[in-house]
Amino acid sequence: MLPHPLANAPLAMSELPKTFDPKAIEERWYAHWESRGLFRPERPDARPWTIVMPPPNVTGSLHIGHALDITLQDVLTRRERMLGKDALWVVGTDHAGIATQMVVERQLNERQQQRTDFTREEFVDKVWAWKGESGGSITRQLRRIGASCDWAHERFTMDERYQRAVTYTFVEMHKRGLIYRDKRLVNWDPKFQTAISDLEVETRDVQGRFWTLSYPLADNSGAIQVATTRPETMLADMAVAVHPEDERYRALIGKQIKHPITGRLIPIIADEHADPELGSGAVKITPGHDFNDFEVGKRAGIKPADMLNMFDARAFVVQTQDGLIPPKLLGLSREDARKAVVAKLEDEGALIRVEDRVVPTPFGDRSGVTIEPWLTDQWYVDAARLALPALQAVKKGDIRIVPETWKKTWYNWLENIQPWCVSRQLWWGHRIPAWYTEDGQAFVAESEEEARAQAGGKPVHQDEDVLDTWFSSALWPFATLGWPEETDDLKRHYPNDVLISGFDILFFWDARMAMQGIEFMGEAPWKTLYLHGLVRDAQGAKMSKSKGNTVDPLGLIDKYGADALRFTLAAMESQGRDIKLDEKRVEGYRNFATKLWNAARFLQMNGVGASDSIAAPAAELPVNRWIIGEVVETLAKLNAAFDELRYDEMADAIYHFVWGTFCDWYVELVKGELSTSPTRQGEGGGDDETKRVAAWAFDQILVMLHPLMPFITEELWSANQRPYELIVAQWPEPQAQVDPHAKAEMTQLIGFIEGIRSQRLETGFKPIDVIPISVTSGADYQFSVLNRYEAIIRRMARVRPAKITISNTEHGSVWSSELVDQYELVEKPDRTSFVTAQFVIGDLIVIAFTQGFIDLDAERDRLTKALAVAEKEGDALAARLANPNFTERAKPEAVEKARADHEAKAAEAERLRAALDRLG
RNA sequence: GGGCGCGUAGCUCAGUGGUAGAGCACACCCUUCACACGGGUGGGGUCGUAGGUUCAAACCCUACCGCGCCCACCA
Repeated sequence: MLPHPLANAPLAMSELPKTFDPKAIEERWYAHWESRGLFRPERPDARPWTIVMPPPNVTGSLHIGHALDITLQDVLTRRERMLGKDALWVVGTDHAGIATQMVVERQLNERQQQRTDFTREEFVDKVWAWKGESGGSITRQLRRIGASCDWAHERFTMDERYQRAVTYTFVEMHKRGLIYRDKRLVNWDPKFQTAISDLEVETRDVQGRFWTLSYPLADNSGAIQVATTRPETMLADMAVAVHPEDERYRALIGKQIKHPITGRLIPIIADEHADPELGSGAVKITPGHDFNDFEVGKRAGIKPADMLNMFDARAFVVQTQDGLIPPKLLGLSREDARKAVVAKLEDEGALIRVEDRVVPTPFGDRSGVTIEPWLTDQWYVDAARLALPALQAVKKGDIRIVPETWKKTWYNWLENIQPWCVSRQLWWGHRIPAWYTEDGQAFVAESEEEARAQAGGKPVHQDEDVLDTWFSSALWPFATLGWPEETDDLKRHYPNDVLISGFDILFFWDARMAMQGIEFMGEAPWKTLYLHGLVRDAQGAKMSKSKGNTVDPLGLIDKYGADALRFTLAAMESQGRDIKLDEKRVEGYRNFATKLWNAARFLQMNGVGASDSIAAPAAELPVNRWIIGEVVETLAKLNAAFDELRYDEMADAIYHFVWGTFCDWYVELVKGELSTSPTRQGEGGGDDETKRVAAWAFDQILVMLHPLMPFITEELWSANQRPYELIVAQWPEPQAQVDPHAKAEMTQLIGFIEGIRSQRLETGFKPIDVIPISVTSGADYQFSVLNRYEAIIRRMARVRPAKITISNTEHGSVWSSELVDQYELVEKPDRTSFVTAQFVIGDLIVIAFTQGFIDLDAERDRLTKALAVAEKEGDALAARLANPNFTERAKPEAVEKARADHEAKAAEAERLRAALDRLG
């Protein structure tokens, strides 16, 4: 479908400034696109295409990782839009529970205030106020890199409508038995004083110690040694475990220990958790403060409600239920308690040994403090039940994961998934829709009225907790489309086509989206899941604020332009690898943008305007037929790269076409055609055709490059009168093919020019001189190519045809040159008096006339080296062809190619030998 | 302990069965009328090591060495 024309678009043809200034155009074009609704033009009949942006933290700011993520998404979105689809890119922000609450609390702290100085409502109001103040900065920054998302339908995970979806989800999952309340150990963050999920815990190795303690038997018949890395938790010990098979302790099972500090009587129990190989083989059991011990305790028949707890929410020591902790230890921090306990044990002679040991220690990923296993009531999602369909979706191919290596990780995590703790003891977030009666009975409902009704009219109060942020963002692919209502958008745009995210949120977000999406929508949220790596600094180190090695994408945009940054990120995005960002690359692609800019200027100066057709224009001249074919090939590469989500190949294809083919060769080759000299004009047709083709080819470049470099391409597009903006132009469909004859002709011409350039430089000719040459071998068609492009060859290779003339002197015959208009086959000169340079270029032997400065030895040397190379390659091929195993077993194409290559090499060697021969 | 990945030109990385590539950097030359953020030319790699499979291996297999990441309760 054709894009809609814009009657009042300010797109008059204008002369391009001499230098390209990204700053001058980026803001202007973004505002233009956005204000005219071009990010999502009305296309009711078009095929839908959908992607959702991972919602950034509403109070966050754009970092280089976002820049990568956004670029990759925008590249796809822009192309799909150009393909005529109803391309929807959902944008919005995340309330980001802990992160946002942290920011606001920190601000309060700066003013000597605390969250708890306020009521919950007051505090939440403050967060909303902060969101209002700073929430726009991330979205402004998204605009700076050119994200063409649908701002008209921007979402926020705490929007009223979104909140309803979250509440509905929770209630519905509870009904389906997918959510339940349970008392068990959670990962407790003593800094934020909230539970967190397994995923939010980072285990790091810490240099710690290993204490061996002596626990006396209650009957004074001896003692048993236990070892621990956390001596302070002994205050809540409830047992000592030994392995049931361990002969050393078999007799002790069932006996009692008199705990050295609390005097608590605890049993020696048998449990396979105790590893006879480790330490003494006996281990102290603290069910309330250790995940293993919790399980051991349960196996020993201790109910979670009866497990001793010795910490408060800040992880300071409090009295256990049995009141046996000595008062002196109460109120101590974990660290102080450890010191006090160890000192006390030492005093009592109960400390046997202390060793250094590396201890894997859990830390909160945001708070950075040590996580404390703590016994609390929390809400859990039965993730295992949700995981199975998500696992299947990938196995069956409903979801295609790119790159594929992540499939295993996906399976592995989902197969071993643990219950997901979704309640958080925070104020900022989606309040859990559960109400309690006075006796603690819970009622889950969408409103207080409903809950009260369920409770038989008894007074109820709502759960104080909020939900894990990821619980709500898991609904993003459908809740943003109006779900749970059956909206048109939902019907059209779910499932989404593709999701692009960093692999760092594969479990946090992607997997949970898949689980929730399948549970509530009946099918996976996206057809393709593309995972990209992290952006690292030029040394490969992870970027972090504390290291100070972060690269500010906005700074790079200021310096080099958004297009250059986008192109860099795309070019460096090869599947499955992290990106080491080097500013030099950005600079290089800024140069590329400038190159394009100047090509446009050149065309403009030569009267090449806009093309009026999407299909390639009819062309007679081989150079034009050739460039059309090159566009066709580039487009094919580009389309293939898009299909395979190979961003590096997209960038590579367009970069080399623009610079290496279009600018370096096509523009140079047609300079003569485009010039307005009367002789050329007189030949009729050529000028107009070349202008048409040049205009068309350049337009194709602008279209093909637009997804990667939207700003400069739109600006250059608008340099000519256009019926619509480039952003809504049609993706190329040249309706043309590669012309093999034109391609062969241009390949020959280019090869000849390169051959001359290279060898004349090696031989020592001055770059400026136009050298007379004669050609002494070659086929007729090659001469016709040389003659057809004589003017071009003269301009680009700085040689011109000459004829050998022979004059006899008393010292023998001497060769000299006489300028002629046409190349023609000349007789091979006699060796005796040959003093000119010889260039062997493929089939051709070219004699370059000099004023006698040729250093014969150097020339002999040069040709000998070239001969050695040709012979070596020829011999290698000959050896292979002589091997019957190769000719019989290899693929016929391979044999054929080897044969042809061998012939060419042998012929080249032959010519070099002849040339050498003439040097004597 | 399990899983994944990486080791190719000075640097950053493509290539994944048929004679080693790109960008940057480097060297030399060029004030050629689009562009010095440019043009031209060139040097540079026994593709981590050792075996194996194959007519043929940087590419497939095995082991090893080095590096990185993820998951996992070893007190």
